[in-house]
Amino acid sequence: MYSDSEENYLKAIFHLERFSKEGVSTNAIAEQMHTKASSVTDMLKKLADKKLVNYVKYQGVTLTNQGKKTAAAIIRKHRLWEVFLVEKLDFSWDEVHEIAEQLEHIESDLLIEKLDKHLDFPKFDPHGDPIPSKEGTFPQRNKVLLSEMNVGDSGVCVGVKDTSSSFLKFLDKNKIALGKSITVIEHEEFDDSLHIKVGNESIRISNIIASNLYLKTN
Amino acid sequence: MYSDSEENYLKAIFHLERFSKEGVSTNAIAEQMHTKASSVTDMLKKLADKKLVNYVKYQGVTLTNQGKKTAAAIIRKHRLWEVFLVEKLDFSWDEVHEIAEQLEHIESDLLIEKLDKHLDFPKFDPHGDPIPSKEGTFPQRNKVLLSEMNVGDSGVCVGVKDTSSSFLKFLDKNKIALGKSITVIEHEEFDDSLHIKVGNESIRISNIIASNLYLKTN
DNA sequence: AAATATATTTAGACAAGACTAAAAAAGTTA
DNA sequence: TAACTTTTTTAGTCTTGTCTAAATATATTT
Repeated sequence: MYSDSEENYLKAIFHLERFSKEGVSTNAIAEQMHTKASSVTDMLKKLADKKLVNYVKYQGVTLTNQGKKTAAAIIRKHRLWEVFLVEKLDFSWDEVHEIAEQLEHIESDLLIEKLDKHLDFPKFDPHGDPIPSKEGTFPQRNKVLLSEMNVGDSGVCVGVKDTSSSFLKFLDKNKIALGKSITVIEHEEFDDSLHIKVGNESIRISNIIASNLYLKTN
Repeated sequence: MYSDSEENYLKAIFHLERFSKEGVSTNAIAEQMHTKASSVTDMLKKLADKKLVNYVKYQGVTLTNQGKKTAAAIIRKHRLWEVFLVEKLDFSWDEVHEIAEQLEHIESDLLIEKLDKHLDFPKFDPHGDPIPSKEGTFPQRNKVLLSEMNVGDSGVCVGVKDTSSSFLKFLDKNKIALGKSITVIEHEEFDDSLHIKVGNESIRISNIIASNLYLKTN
C-alpha cells in the first residue's frame, strides 16, 4: 500500500502534530527523520498527492483523516510488536525499539489481528504508551508525572516519557518498572530531587528522572 | 547488510543450484523471480562485486561460500517465522508463505536466536522443510515420495514437495497433515493412483498427489 | 521599512532496482 | 559450415528516495 519511507514520514508527522498547534514545519520533520529539508519537501508533495497530508507551501503540514488513520495503524503495529518482543521473546524494554521499527512495516492485517489475540489484546506497550485500536483510537489513562506529585502521594508506574536506552537501563538498575508502586516520601526544595519508596526500598532520584516517569494515581 | 532484493536473489539462486549441475542460468533466475533477464544480469554483477556469487558472462552463476551462508541464514529466518506463525499465531500452513517472505528480511541476530528458543529449536518448518542451523547446515531426514512406496509399506508424513495453497488445502480437506501415519493399501497400475490408509480412514489419491507427499519410512 | 537571518523550496544530480529494445554470444539445425 | 533460434548482455530510460547548491519566501532586527 504505502512504502516504508512514506509510513515513516506519516509516523513522524503524527508525533510532531501533538506538540504544535499549527502545521508541522519542514525542518521539524527533517530533524526527526535525520534527513534534509529538501527531501522532506519532496515527500510532502507525494503525501499530499495521495491525500495523506494537507500541504501548503511554506505553511507546514497536517495529517488528513486518512493520514491519521494510517499513522495510527503503524503505531499500533509497532507497539504490539514491542509487547510481543518483551512478553514472549524475553527482550528487555530498552532493546525492542529498533526491531519494532522494522516489524511495523510488515503488511498483513490478519497477522496483526492474530498477534493482538496472541498477546491477549494489550492496551499499553512495554513503555506504558497506549496501543491504538484497529479503528485508530488511543486508550486513555489518567497519569501524572512523578515530579508533579506531592509528598505522601502514591501511585503505580505506568509509563515513561523518555524512552532512551540509558534512561530505561537506569530504571532497571533501580528496580523501577511498569506496575511498581511508588510513594513520595520527601521533596528537596533545593534541587527538586525526591526521596521515594519503590516497593519496599527507598531511594533518592533527581528531578530529571522524576520528570520522565508517569504514575497512575487514582 | 544486504538489501531485500539482493537477499531474494541469493535465495532464488540457492534453490535453483540444487537442480542444476552447472551454474544457474540467467533465465532460470528471471523466471523464479518473476523479473526480466536483463534485471538479473544487472544484479548478478552487483552480487559478484560483493563476492556472493561466481559470475562469468554467459556461463551462469554459482554461490560462493559467503553467498551460501547468507542464503542459508535467510532461509533459516523464513522457516523459523513460518513455525511461529503456525504454532503460536494459529495460521494454517497454506497462509504463511507470503508473510514469512516479508519477515525473513528483518535484521537482528538476537531476534532470531530468541525466536528459535521460544519455538523450542524446531528442526523442520510446517511444510516439513529443514531449518538450517545458525552455522548454515541443513538437518537431514530420510524421506521418500509416497508415489515411490510399495503396497504394504507405511510411514509418517513429514513434508510436501508442492507447497501451493491449493495442494495444502486439498491435504487439509483429506485430513492429511504432518505427523499423520500413512499406509499403502493398493496400487492401481492403470493410472498409478493409490489406495491409502490415513489414520483410521482410507482414501484414494491420484499419482500427482502421491508424487508431492514425503513420508519418513525407517 | 530596510537589512539581515532563517526556513523552505527548486533545480539538478545520484544510487538502487527495475524495464524495453537492440546487440552479441551460444546453441541448434540443415 | 552456414543459417537460424535462443539466451544473455548492453545501452538507455524510468521511479523512488535521497542529496547539494542555489533561489525564494518568511521572520526578525535594527
